[in-house]
This record gives sequence, structure tokens and C-alpha cells, in this order.
Amino acid sequence: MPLLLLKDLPRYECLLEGAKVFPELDPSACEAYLHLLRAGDEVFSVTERNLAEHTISQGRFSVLMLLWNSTQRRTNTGAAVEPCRPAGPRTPAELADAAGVTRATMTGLIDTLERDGLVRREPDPDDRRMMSVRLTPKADAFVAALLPAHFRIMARLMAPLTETERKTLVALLTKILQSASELTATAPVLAASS
Amino acid sequence: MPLLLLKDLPRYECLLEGAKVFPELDPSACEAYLHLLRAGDEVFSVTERNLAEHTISQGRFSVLMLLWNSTQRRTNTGAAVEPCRPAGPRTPAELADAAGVTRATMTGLIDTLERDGLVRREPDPDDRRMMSVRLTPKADAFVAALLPAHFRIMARLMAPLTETERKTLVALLTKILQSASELTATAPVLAASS
DNA sequence: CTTTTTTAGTTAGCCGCCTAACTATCTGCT
DNA sequence: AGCAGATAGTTAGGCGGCTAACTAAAAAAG
Repeated sequence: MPLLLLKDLPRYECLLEGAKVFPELDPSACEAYLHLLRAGDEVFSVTERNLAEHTISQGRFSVLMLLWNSTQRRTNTGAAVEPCRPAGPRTPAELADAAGVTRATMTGLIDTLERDGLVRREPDPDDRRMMSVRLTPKADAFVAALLPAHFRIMARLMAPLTETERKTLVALLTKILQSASELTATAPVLAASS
Repeated sequence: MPLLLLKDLPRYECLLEGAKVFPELDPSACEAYLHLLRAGDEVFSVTERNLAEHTISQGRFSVLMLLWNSTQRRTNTGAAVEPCRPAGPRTPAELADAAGVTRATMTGLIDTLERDGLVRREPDPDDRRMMSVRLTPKADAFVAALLPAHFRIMARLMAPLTETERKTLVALLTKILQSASELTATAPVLAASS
């Protein structure tokens, strides 16, 4: 539960009301914004609650998935499996980049994962600054046991949407993600320009 | 930046690949899920970054907005303003409910807001267990100064979407929110049932 | 009227996120 | 070779979530 968001979103009339006071308030944009964060938060917390039953957090789970993807790619048994990415992340820095957190955060996540016996840190023989993070066999079993329920929850969450609606949703979200990335890139102009 | 999510979402072929290994994996559902969290996270962090420039966090901002809404409703100057909610939240418990966090968390948020001189705790004369949280004049000015940029960012984020697309998005997100709420309600059945 | 239960708020302690500062190592420039 | 700068990882400290345990007060039960 990362956010902190109004449980009951404001009614549209309230947004229209607010637009009279604040000319910058675009009611439909605001409505979309609030619904996006609210739905994202709720969906997030549903999956997080499932993971919590297996005593793992979303953050640690993401790290496991990243590492698991890497090992899957190497020890792959399937025929004709095209590599989805050149090579899976191995080092804390790569994991941090892939997960979108700082290296300091990744240090903490790896700490707890290592304490729980799910990963091991191994020094890199070539570059003594670097570490290599590996899943333990325990983690392999753990992830394999976890994933079916995880996927089932995703399917349940999206059950009310048809295939077409899902594609539409992804397309709309992609547009928003695009404009958010642009806003992130042109950072300091935020408040000033129209 | 609440979540911890893969920066580069997996390609659709990878999801199809995974579905061969895990029959529970619904590729389009998974794709929608990942895009939703990714977009929500990015949008969240964009607004958070703006708020951070005014040295306030999303959580504290939400509290201020809840209280500000309450006061707006009482000292309203506009004619023919229908009340959007019966009465705004006043006590820490009401604020916690409205914001969707625990009371312990709300205590902490009010602590820091009070420390920064943006709210005041006042004892309730009728029920000595209760406190009343009020915005200070400083907070009024603070919020009023903050909101225009905040609204401008929402508008920018949603700029690539037409009015129709925004309505579509809201409708789709509402469906997802609905099914997420149902999953939350029927909690313990998560992993077991199909 | 006393006792029990409920409720409001806080406190304490954990986790995961951040930034900033630090150590150790490697790289590149002269 | 030797030193400046870049890079990998950790540490320290803060914030904001959480749960669980606690205090004080009100409400309910007897």
C-alpha cells in the first residue's frame, strides 16, 4: 500500500466546482489522474496482500523475479526460446536499475533476501568492486510455488475486461506513461510554464 | 515513488512464452496489470516530485487537501454550492479513514504537519478522547499556492488523451477497481480457488 | 453504580523507500 | 608510475507505511 489516496474519489461536480476557482483545473484530466492512482493503488495492494501471505514484499518479489528471469534464460530447457533481454541483471547496480530503485535500496532488499536464505552474494572475480547476486535453490522453489497464485490474481483483477478493452487500456496507459516520461525529462519547468 | 517496478516491461512474446510454462498466466491480463502499475507509479512520482519542490510529501498533501476541503465547505463564499460530502473529516480517525491509512500513520503525518506549522491539534470539548485537526492560515496560503501547479501537471499528464479517451480510461479503471475491491472483500480465498 | 467492552489516539518497532556521505576499486590522463 | 575522477557497494539517517500493544475516556452491561 504505497500511496495514500482518497478512498472516495470526488464527484465530478466537485471537480467542475473546483475549476471555477482554479482555472488550471482540468476536470476530466483530474478525474483520470485520480482514478489511475486509485486503481493502481488498489490493484497493487491486492497482489501485495497475496505476496504477504508468503511473507514476502513486492520489492523483494521484484528482485526475485528479475534474478529468476536471468537464470531461466541461461538454464533454459525449452526449444526455440528467443531471449527477451540480452542478459538478466546480476549485480546490485543492474538490479537497482531494472527495478527502478536506488542502489542503497537494493542493498537493503538484498540484505533481507540474503538473511532469508533466498539469495547469495558472491564477489566478482574480475572486478573486486562488484558483487554477483544469485538465487538459492530455496528461492527457485519459492518463486515457482508463488507464481501460479500471483498470475491467477492478475487474471481475476482483469476478468471484467474483454481482450479488446485490455488492449485499449494498455494503449491509453502507454500514452500517459509517455507524457509522464517527458515531464520527468524536462523536470524543472514544471511549475512555471503553462 | 512507492512501488518498485520493472522499468522495462516484458515484451508480449515473453508473456506468451511464460504462459506455456504457467497455465495460470493470462498474457493480456498480465500486460494490463503491469502497464497499470507502471503508469500509476510514473504518474505518481511526477506529481510527487512537484510537491517535493514545495517540501511536502503526497501523504501530507492528501491530509491538507482533506482538511482544506472541509474548511472550504464551511466558509464557502460561492452561491449555490451543493455540498459534495456531508461534512469534511476533522479528527485523526476520520482523516485516516478518508485517506485509507491507519490511525498510527495519521498520527505521524499530523505530527510532522504540526511541526511544520500547517495544522493544529485541538481537544474536543465534548469527547475528551477526540482531537480536532485544523489548518493554520499558513496552510491555507500554502495549499492555494500549490494547487495551480498541481492541476497544471495533471492536465499535462493527460494531455495526449482526448475527452473521449479519458472517459474510456475512467470506465475501464472503474471496472478494475471494482474487481479489486471484490478480491479484497473475499480475502482468504485468493490462492486456493481458480 | 460498578465492571466490562469499545473507541480515540499514541507509542514502539519493523520494513522499504529516499538522499548524502563514505570506502574500495578501477580507469584514464599526464 | 601516479594521481584525478568515475564507479560499485555500503552505511547513516529521515520519512512514511504497517502491526501490535498501550492509555485514557466513553459506552454498554451487569
